[in-house]
Amino acid sequence: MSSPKKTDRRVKYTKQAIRDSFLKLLSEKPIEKISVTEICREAEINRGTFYSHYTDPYDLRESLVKELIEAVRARMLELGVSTRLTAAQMFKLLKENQELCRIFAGPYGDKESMLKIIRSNATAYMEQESEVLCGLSEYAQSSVREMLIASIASVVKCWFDSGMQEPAEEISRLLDTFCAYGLAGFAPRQHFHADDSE
Amino acid sequence: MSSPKKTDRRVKYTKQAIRDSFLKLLSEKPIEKISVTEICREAEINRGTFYSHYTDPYDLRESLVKELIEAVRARMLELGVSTRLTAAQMFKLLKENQELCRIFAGPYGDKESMLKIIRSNATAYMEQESEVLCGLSEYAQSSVREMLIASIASVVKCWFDSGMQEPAEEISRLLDTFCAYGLAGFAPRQHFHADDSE
DNA sequence: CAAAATTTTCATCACACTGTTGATTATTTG
DNA sequence: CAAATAATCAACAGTGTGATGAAAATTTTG
Repeated sequence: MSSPKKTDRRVKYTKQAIRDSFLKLLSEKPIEKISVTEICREAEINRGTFYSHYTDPYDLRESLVKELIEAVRARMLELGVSTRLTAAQMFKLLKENQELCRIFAGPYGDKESMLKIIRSNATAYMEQESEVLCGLSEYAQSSVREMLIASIASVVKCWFDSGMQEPAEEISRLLDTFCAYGLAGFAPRQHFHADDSE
Repeated sequence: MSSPKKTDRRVKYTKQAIRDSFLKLLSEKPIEKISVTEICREAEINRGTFYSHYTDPYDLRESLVKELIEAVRARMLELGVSTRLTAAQMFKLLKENQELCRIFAGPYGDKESMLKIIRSNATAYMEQESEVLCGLSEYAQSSVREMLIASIASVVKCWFDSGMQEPAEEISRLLDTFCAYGLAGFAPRQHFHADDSE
């Protein structure tokens, strides 16, 4: 949709160079310390060329996030998970894009981007929940939905931070349990009573 | 602790001017578009003065976040909620600092700062949960803890976004229910079965 | 296949922002 | 009130920014 004809070879090369340079810098320091000049020095292109593609480093990052979202969505369609996406499936899709994910989830990535990526794919994951929530007020519904999304993003961030050692199934079980049953889901076997009084 | 003797009147005035100017700008645009020059023009002080207090706008924001954390913590001690903090109490404390919170939770605030604020006070809130989690692996424990914190931050953000209309008790019930029982906590009365198969 | 048309890349320029330094002015203390 | 201390400011050199029009590469067309 955005660019069905990326004919020009130069553009492809230039964009790749910018991308590589930017990701290298972004793994070293926060985006606010990265100047356009720096990106271009590293990429060995003229600064003007950068500006003909992006307005600033933030715009560039935005575009990479979109790219990642697109990539994940495309894979989803490929795999035919159109209706219901399991957490495990989602994690595997993200893992396929480690390079970008690691940076966006890392110390110099931002949670906002991470959330955008999660949110874009969380819809499918959360479809099942709507029936549970339909009894609540509009406000409560969106609050709960946001808590779910935040929980997903949080688990994913932990996962990336730890180098994605743990198997996707393990992590997705944690997430599913928490989302479905909260802390009670982790209680050994004892029954929790809903007593709120101190 | 940080400054028990803020004797000089000028400093107080200058810092207030910087703070006001910055917050005004931050409610209009993201921090990455805010220059030191701009802050000083608005605050009618010399740029050098800014640099004698902060290194850059990010440092300034950091300092405001710390200030907010301190304020909330101080109020906590005042109220004597040293051991267990209810969600409702926490929300009320945040509401007491609307001015800052609204900006940090708003469109140009960042989730990271919000999380820092929540995290700093979530310890007390979460003390109760540690017994539930102690059976899990280190990794699972921290994952779940992060999900809890993310949920709290998420609810708070929703709350601020909607202008803090809803009473703190309402919101805290949502949060408590979700954290304790997950989505199952919102199911009308029907029993959810832990069937994971599609 | 070559010349025109199109698109991308680059050198240069004027201007804004940065961070520092040392002089100037205000505040506190004895 | 005067000396000591601390904060504020004016000015400077260096760097990054964003725009413009020329040069170069690619694609299109006859």
